[in-house]
Amino acid sequence: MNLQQVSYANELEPEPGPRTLANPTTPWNSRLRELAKQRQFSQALTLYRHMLRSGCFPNTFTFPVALKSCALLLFPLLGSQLHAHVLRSGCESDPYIRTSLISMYCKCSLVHNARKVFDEIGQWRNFTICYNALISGYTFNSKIFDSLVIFGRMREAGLLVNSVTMLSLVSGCTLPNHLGIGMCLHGCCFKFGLDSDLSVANCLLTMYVKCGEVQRARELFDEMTEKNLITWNAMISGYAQNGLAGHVLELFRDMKLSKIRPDPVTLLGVLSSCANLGAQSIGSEVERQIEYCGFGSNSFLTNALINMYARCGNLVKARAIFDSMAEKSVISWTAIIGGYGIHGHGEIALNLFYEMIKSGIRPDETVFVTVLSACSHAGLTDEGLKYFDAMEMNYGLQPGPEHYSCLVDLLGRAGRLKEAMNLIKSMKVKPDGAVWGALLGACKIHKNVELAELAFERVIELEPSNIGYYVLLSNLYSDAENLEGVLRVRVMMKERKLKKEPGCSYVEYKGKVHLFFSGDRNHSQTEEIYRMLDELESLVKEIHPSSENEEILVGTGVHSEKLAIVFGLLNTKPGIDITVMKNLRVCVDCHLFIKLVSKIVNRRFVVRDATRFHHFSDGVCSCKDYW
DNA sequence: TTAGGGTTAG
Repeated sequence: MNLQQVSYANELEPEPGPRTLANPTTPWNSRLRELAKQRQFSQALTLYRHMLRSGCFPNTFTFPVALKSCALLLFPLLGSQLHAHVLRSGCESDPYIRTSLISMYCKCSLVHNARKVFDEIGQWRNFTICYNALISGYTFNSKIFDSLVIFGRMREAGLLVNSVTMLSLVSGCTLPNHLGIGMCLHGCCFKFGLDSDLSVANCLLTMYVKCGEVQRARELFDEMTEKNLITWNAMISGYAQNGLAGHVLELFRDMKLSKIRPDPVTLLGVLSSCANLGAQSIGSEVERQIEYCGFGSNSFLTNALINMYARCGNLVKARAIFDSMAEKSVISWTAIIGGYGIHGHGEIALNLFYEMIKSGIRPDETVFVTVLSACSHAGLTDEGLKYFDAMEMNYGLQPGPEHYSCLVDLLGRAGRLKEAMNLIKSMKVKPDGAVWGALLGACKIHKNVELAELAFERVIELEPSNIGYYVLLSNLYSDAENLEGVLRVRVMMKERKLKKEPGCSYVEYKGKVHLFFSGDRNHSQTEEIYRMLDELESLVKEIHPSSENEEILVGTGVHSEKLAIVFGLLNTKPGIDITVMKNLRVCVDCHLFIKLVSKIVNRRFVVRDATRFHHFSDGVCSCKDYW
């Protein structure tokens, strides 16, 4: 219970007052409804208090608004008092008030009280709205099975099932293991003829997205003859949350063609995809659209813009937007700290964290993940350990597996494998795939086959289809010239039907994306590119004889990042930075190649891979942790 | 009683 609620509760204690005929209820009720419509719920409750004090008696039109205000402000104590007022007023037999009471108790997580109200309904229980309120309440409290039981009773009683019933049920299927229930409910919607109801169809679409079935969601989306803004948003954010950024941009284009105007929710999904793809030109277009539509003050969008610019390599712009924000939330700080972190500016990231604390913002678990990863990218091992300890000691935050995986990564990269292993053993929470994966990555860097085998065994128990770990171990065996090991991993991959996602690199040039795969010969400048690459490779080999046995599982083709780098060299003037995006991680071989080329041709390269930015110039890379 | 949302390593 919060302080505000205590003050309300105390002030409500002696009410309701004596009923006077001189003070009619209707004008009070109209004002109450108006406030609720404007979502000014605390003001509505204040008005309710004044109403009682002035001797006006609440009626069946008063309680639903007051109860809804308590539900949305999470004031259970006040809600219980209102329940008492309802009983005193003799309105308890009104099914709408019963419904409001059930909903209020459920929103305040007092499901038992809600159930009591429901069970006491007696002669009034044959109302669909009461069943709907309880079903929705169970769903709200993640009790999908209880919802289904009530739904069953409702069917037995022969009550009318309407779209709200289905919305309340379907919205409870939010996890992949709910897919079966979700599909049955889809069948029910069809049976009751409710699947053509737009809100139900939108809810089903969201259910498929949340259960990880994006393809099914898309099929439903395509089948829908009527679509509204919510339909488009559900599909766009569904793709965005599942990392299908390319699909998001495609769908956004279709949406514009269908003349539906985007709202802030749409633009958020689009911006997060621009951030993932490094599509700065589309991101800037969205920024102009935000201004044009008057969404400039939406802090969700501003935070997304900071993230987008930082991830597209434009830290200056990201910082300018951050600095211009009047109110910076912990999320704004996380976005900018993370931005500096992925660019390898660990010290700036830590200074920003310090500034955040100074400005009175309480850090949360997420900001610590970005701080620890910033330390990791910048090779600031001891600082990272310090912040990890501070998390619990100074701020009372329990580290989760995501913090441990950062720390294992940090220690592992510094070669402190034993400490990393001991840290995992000391964990209070169960280590997840990322924790063992970080250890496996560290073993690869420091060529520790024995520990790698242990980490691999654990990690594939937890994430059997994550191809990256198989490649990592296979490459480690290959480094150690353990061909039997390489073969064993290959057989495992074949048995489990795992195929590596093809690596690709791309460059945005003159408004067009130039995409390259490994060994690609489809680009119009292929001849020139390969000729120049040959020349560069001979120059590089003169300075540094590089190893060629990386990524053996991919084959021996020319890596995509090399093609993209050379494309940039051929098409841009000296003095201009060449920016390349890669979907996976840059391999060691290419990392070295680009480093040396930057010295030979005296150019600066910026490469963004799956985890961070690499800034190459004069034979050096900005990241301190690349092996 | 009712569907869509920002920050997170590898």
